[in-house]
Amino acid sequence: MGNADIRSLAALSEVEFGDLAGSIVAVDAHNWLYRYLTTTVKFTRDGAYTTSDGREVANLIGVVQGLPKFFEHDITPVFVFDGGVTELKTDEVDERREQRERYEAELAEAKESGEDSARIATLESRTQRLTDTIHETTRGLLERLDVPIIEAPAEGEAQAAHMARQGQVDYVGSEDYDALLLGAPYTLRQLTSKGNPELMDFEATLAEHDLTWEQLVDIGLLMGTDFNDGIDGVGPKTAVKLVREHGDLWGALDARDAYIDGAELIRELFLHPDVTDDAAFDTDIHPDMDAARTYVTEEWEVPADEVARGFERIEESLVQTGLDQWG
DNA sequence: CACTCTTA
DNA sequence: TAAGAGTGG
Repeated sequence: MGNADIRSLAALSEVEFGDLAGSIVAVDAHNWLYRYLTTTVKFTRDGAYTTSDGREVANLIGVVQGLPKFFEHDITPVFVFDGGVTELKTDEVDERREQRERYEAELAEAKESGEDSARIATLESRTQRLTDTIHETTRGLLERLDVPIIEAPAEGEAQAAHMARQGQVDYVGSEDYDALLLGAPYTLRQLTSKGNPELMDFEATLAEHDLTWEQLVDIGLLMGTDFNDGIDGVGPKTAVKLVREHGDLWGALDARDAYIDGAELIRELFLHPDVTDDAAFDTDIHPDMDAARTYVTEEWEVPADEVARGFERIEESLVQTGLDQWG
């Protein structure tokens, strides 16, 4: 399994933040938040970022701390959220993936804590509730900060890639290698890390291996994606070889006498995902800092000192880069 | 997901 | 050399 295998095929290069000034980046909100919830939250004491009625709001701190990175480098983020309703034809695959994710989360918790099934159930329900609040409050904060939000019909990642393909944005911002299979022309990774961002070039990747987009997706399926397990004994090298020798997924599977459940659907998910052309947004950002502060520290009871510096940086960077003229 | 170690 | 398993973040 493993999507990271795609990394070994991807055309990657290091870029400077300075080179990104003035650009627009479509950020997969779910992906971006996940990063904070697995780092920031995980290393702090339990309940530190929880409201009196038990709602986890660590994401608010994450957003406040993460946004300055964009603004200080004159990058406009556009946050793309997953759609709630999935199309009929993708239901089957989505369900399978969700099932797997649930299973994996459960397994991870169990392994980590060594707890019994009752404890696992508690953790699971908490995780479920967490998700709703996180998305709700992230939207709430971004709205007050006037940061563009796009609601994707289905997968946020796919919508972000589509917007990049349409030229609506300059880059997709994601840690996920799926962006490459989705045909995102340029994907930026490590936007939130200390060092320089990493650029993933779609066309260069195809050219480097002399592949079509379809073939790249087929290689992904052979190695395994979020939606399917790969073929046993097939990694990046073998997958490329198989597709090159046999033309496409079907030829490769035939040669290996292998089968991938739902392969047609998964293929379509990457090549023709459910996206919209009507994703409009305004990059002229006029944040209501007071409203944002009130929302975070009063409405959601986040200790003011946790977000003070972040809000300061947002204010300063917006004034400096001229993104904001105050409204 | 990255890094490292083990195995074929 | 390639793939898979394991672990830490």
